Parts: sequence; C-alpha cells; structure tokens
Amino acid sequence: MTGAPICTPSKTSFSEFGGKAVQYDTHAVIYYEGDPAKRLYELVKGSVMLYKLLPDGRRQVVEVLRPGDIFGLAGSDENDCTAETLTNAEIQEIDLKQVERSDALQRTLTRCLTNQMRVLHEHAVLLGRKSAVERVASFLMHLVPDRGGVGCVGPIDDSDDGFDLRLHMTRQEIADYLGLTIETVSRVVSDLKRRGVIRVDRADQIHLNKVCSLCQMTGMH
Amino acid sequence: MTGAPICTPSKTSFSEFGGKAVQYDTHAVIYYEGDPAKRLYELVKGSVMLYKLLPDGRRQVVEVLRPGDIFGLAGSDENDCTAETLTNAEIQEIDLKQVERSDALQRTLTRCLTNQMRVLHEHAVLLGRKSAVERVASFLMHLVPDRGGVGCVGPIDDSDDGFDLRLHMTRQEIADYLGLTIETVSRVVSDLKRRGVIRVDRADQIHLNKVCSLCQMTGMH
DNA sequence: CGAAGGTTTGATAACGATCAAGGAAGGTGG
DNA sequence: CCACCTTCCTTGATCGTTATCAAACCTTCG
Repeated sequence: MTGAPICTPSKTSFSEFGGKAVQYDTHAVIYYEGDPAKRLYELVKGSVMLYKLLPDGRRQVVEVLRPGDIFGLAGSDENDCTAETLTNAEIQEIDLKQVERSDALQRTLTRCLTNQMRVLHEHAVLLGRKSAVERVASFLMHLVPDRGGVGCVGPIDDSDDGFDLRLHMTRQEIADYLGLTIETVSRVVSDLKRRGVIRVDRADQIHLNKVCSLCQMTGMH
Repeated sequence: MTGAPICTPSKTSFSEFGGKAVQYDTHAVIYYEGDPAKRLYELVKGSVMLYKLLPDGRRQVVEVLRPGDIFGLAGSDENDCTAETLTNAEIQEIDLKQVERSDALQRTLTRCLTNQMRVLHEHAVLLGRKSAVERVASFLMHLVPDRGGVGCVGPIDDSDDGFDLRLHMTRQEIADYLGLTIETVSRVVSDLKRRGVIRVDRADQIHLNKVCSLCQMTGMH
C-alpha cells in the first residue's frame, strides 16, 4: 500500500506549471524527514499530515493539511518532516527547479506559507498553554467551517447548533498532533460524551451536539 | 550542513524597495495582535519576539526573531501576533502594498517564510513532546551558532568546549516561549548549574561549560 | 536606604503520563 | 457464517512531572 502513483490530469494552480497529479492511498508516506527535497506538493484532495520524530520514538504531528495547502519546501536540501496521507489523496507535484523560475508560483507560495504560519502560531499556543480538554475542543472546532475563529458566524439556527464530522485520524495521530497521550485523548472524548457535548457515532465520526458549548471549552473565550 | 545564510539578510533587501529603517527601544511593542496589518518588517539588528495571548492572560511566545527574519505578514487584514522587541532593535519597514508589486521581494519572502516554518516545526516538537529539561537545553543550544543541529561541527577544541551567551530574555519570557512556568525554568537552570553543565554569571548571562553535554540533554540525541 | 522588579526556593497539589487489562470493530481464512 | 486475529480504543489504578501557592532573596536605581 505504498500509494503507487497513478497520474491523472487536473486543473489546479500547479498543472499550468508542469506539475502532475498523483494519487496516494491512505497512510502512504509521500516523503521521509531527511530525504532530499526535490519537489513541491499541493494537496488537491484528501488530507495529509507532517510529522517529526525524536530519536527515542516520540512523535509530533506538526501540521494537518487540507486541500489547497502546499508542502515540501524545506529551506534546505533535506525535508524537515515526514509527509504521510491520512486519507486517499490527490496531490499535485512539481519540480522545485520549476518553482525557482516562476514569479506567479512564488506569489502563490507566499500566500500559502503565510496562512500555514498563522496556523502554526495558533498551534503553538495550543501546545504550550492549553489544557487537555482545551486542546481536544480546539481540535474539533477546527473541523467546523466558519466557526470558532475571529469570523465566527454563530449558530445559524438557534435551536439546532449541531454538526457532524469525520476525524480521518486515529486516537494516536490526534494525540501526537495535540501533544498528549492516546489515553488522555480517549478520556477527554469520553468525558465530552458523558457531558453531552458530543456524540460518538464511530471512533472517527463525531457529532457535536452544540457547537457553541464546545467552542466555549477551547480556552479562547 | 548548509552553513548557508539562513534568511538572506543583509542591509539591502528592503531599502531598495522604499523601506525605511526605524529604531526601537527595549520592550517596545511594534504592533499588537488584532491591529490592522499595514507593513512588512525586517529585523536588521537586535531581537524581537512574537506572542499571542489567551483571554485569561496566558501567553505563548511563538517566535523569537533574529536579524534577517521578516514579520508582519498575517495572511489577513489583522496581525495574528503581538510583536515586541527584546533588545534595542533596528527594523526595516515597508508598506505591504509595495510587497505585492515586487517579484524580487516575493522571492525573498518565500525563502524567509520557509525557514521560519522549519523553526516553528521544531518548536512544535519542543512544546508538544519535550520535558522541561529538554526544553531549556534546546533553548540554550539554539543560541550557540553551528552546534546542535544536523550540521553540528562538534567541539572545535576537545579540551575546551565552553561558550558564553546572553539570553536577552527574562525568565518569564523564556517560560512563555518554552511553554513552562517561570518557576520551572528557574529550577531547571539552577539544576543545570548544580550539575556543572552551566555557570550563571548573571540572570541573563550564562556560560556553557561543555556544549556537548548540554546538547546531549536536548532530547535529540 | 528603601523600593521595585525580577529571580530563586520550598511545600503542596493537580493534571496528565504511565502501566495494565479488557473490549469493540474490521479483516481473513476455514 | 463463524472463529480467530489484529488493530485500535477505552477504562482503571497509580506515579511523576510540572503547576500553583507562598515567601524570601538579589540587583538595580532613585
């Protein structure tokens, strides 16, 4: 299940620069930390995580990427993270040499990097200053579009402020993303369930009963 | 190791695009989180930190910048962090509208952002997975040039592997950067002193007796 | 000298990690 | 279709690291 690349055409920002679309299976490694950095990648469909390992095996997932995000820029000749898919994924790949040449691409890059940087800043707050409950609540809130951020639109309908979501991550991956252990993640989820804030339909399929009350638990209110 | 200039610094990057140099005092706020983002900044001399606050006052310092680093790009119309000097600082400032126009500037930006991103990734590992001792050791090692990274050159002289450094940060700032409390930072520093790894000449002036042995405590070996 | 800000140290508590079982869900082969 | 296996998840008991609370100690400076 290495994610044998099957090329298909696609119409994203990269295609016009000689990039080609590649399909990956779930949990396929796109590249390893320390590998020579040869390509720039744009996630078109699915989800990808970037993580780093310490020599003793401790892992930190540093980014969870969504369609439109780019990755593979290391700033040196080696990748600084391992990139692994969380789902089936379609990825546009383009040679780094091409990137050097294109002004338009540089412009796109600046915009993407700036956004990822903002996400990393917020994640640093989560890792450095939030409690376990706040981390899990923040994590779940990030999966709800248009809610919880500065531009939160509030409940669309006062009576029913629920939301269904798929995690696409195992408890271990969530734990490694949130800087917790798998047991703590599991306990917090169970606790949210017990308190009626969420309903766990399947391990990776969760219904938020009241988005606003979950949002109150993120530490940002 | 690359040894290469991290962020293609230099006194020229901004001045030729209509930027102007501004001097700041120690602990001066350059802009606040939430302020409209109008300018791009390049740190020329001194040190600057970026931090975020939670409503209840918890603070996380998300970046500590050095000459050559750029900041102020928010990816939206509001700054996502507060920027505050740690020392007297000289900063090149340029209007964001100018940045939009220049291809050369975009190229510089991509390179700088990529580097800062790598630093943020490593810091996420520190915040999410390292112990208090490992955090402080990593912090101190980052202040030693050419050591501790992938391209560590090792002791220049086997007999004397010492190094003098200035922190330019209070214990509180260090704590907020490392995701610890001021007491824990103080205790770890005292412990390193007791163990003979460092010598504390003044609160913010520390001599590393043996860089290599400190490096062993970063969790990366 | 006294005040203020920053730092250190001690005592105690709490949160999350660790250790240890047990349980559900999905996949495979008989 | 069921037995079995594997993988992932949950729960419980206990431990340890770091946070919290409190007080004393420097250092600098008017």
